[in-house]
Amino acid sequence: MPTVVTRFAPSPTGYLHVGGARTALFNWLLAKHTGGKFLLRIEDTDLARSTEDAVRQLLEDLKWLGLNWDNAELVYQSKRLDVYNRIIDKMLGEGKAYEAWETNAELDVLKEAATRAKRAYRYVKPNYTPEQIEKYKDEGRTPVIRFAMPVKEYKFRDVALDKDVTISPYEVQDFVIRKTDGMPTYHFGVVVDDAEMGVTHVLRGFEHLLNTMNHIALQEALGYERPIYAHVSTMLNPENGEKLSKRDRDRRIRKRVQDWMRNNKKTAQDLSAATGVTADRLASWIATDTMQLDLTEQPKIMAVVGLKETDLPEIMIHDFRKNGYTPEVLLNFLALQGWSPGGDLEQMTINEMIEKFSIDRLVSNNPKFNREKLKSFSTDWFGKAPMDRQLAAIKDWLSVNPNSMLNKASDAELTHILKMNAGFHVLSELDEKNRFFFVADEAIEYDAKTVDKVLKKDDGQGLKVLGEVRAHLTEVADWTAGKLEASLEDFVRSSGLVLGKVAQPLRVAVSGSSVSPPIFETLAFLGKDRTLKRIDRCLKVTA
RNA sequence: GCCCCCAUCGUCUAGUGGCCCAGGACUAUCGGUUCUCAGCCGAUCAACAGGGGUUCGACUCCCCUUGGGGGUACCA
Repeated sequence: MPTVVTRFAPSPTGYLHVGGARTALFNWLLAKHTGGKFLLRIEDTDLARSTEDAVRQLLEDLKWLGLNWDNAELVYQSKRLDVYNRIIDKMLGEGKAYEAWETNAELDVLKEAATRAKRAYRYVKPNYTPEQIEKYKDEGRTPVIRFAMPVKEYKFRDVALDKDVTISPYEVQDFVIRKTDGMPTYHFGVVVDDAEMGVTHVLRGFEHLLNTMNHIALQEALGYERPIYAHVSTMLNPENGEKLSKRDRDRRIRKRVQDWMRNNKKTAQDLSAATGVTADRLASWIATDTMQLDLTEQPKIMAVVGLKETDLPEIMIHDFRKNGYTPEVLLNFLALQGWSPGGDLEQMTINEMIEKFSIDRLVSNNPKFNREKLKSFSTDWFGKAPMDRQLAAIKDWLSVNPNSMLNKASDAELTHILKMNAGFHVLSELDEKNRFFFVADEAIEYDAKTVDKVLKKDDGQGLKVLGEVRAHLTEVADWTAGKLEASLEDFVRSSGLVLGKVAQPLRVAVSGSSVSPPIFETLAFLGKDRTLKRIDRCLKVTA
């Protein structure tokens, strides 16, 4: 049996999308499972959208996921124009392709006419007279090259769907293979490059199902072998049942903005004043579902309406990384979106996934992306992962979250944080819950509601306890979690209180809020001096 | 409009004609553990879209209806 060769062929438009990552994963798993090769090719034929920066971001995400590719030299389609042109010239000579002179505007008119007549539009090759062609040239037109696609029924076996897919001759049309800017179209580049790279299996998104007809027609015309095709399901947004899209993040913000305006009787002008984004731009953004703000505008608006980064749905792999997921968790979860190993097995290591993967267990249903379950996988994973792996994970997280207070922590402190917060879901949660350790003692902000509830209620019962326990704590010589626990239990016994009545005032005093890691560990981590300092300041500030 | 694909608990899925009055996971609900938030432990709720066939027997095979998704570019 020949070696399996798969590939991932994204077009570089920025950070990697989850959908793309899943496609890459399936191709990678198939290659690993069979001992084959997984190749990476950059489809940068859309000059308007492809940038070097986008390629950089794409590779960064792929590397972060650990989906390493086997071709030492990356294949860029934009660098292979001579290859494509040689083949196109030959096709032209053999009458398998031809020049077409219509402008986009002219084609649009034809399409509209077809729509009005309730017919499907289909390109028909015009019979240009020599005079017409002369005229077009004089106008400065450049022709596209179209493939003269033989009119017949096309059929291929889809191994994911496990059925034959066909199109009738009626749907065949001469599609463009070279654009006026001289670049090949997607269809042409894919077919030529897959053949030249020896790709044996094409696993790609379902939206390519009909494209495959064009591709097999081209393969026949060019004498290429046909690879095995598998089209995988589309991951859906659980909120609207549509394809997961970058726009979903804007939608979440937009909804919040609308609520904010309604509840606070605010207008786009108010928001403009608060953010510096022009009112016109905001107004049209609020009114249109499809419009997207740019990455500098988003945070400003989110700050005003009270949204955090972690409130937005993650769409790009980079979003998941920034919110504190690990590649292991993400890959495991992604594999289950459109594939199942069978039986009750869900949580797997990468190696288990490689071992179990097979095309015929691909699921054809379109899954709705369930972030709750992903989060639960993450919790479980951190509960089992070795500490050195967790430490590496949090350091990676900090590298993409330079503003986090936890950047001040040493490796030993990070390890300590990881341990005393056992049971956390994702790394970003650690930042929220532990940042107070790294804030200056005199900068702790006390949440008013919490102070009322824990310290001032019942005639300042909490404050009274805080004063007493402070005195008790000065006596503790060996400031460790164990000794603190013993000492505080001692205090609880002698004062006739329950631990909660002591722990909560302490917690508020040192953290400013009613949430922190376990109290003994928290105090131990903080150290005696800083603990007492914070208690004193709390007594003073809140009294 | 036309073409294609899909259809089991709210969600992801197991199930390849009798093993299924349908199993697991997430969520939800209830209880337990606990110094907070989590977590953890135990229990409970919850599905074969509808209608026709085929068969001794259909969640499983076929057809129709309905519902959902996708495609219909000089974007990939």
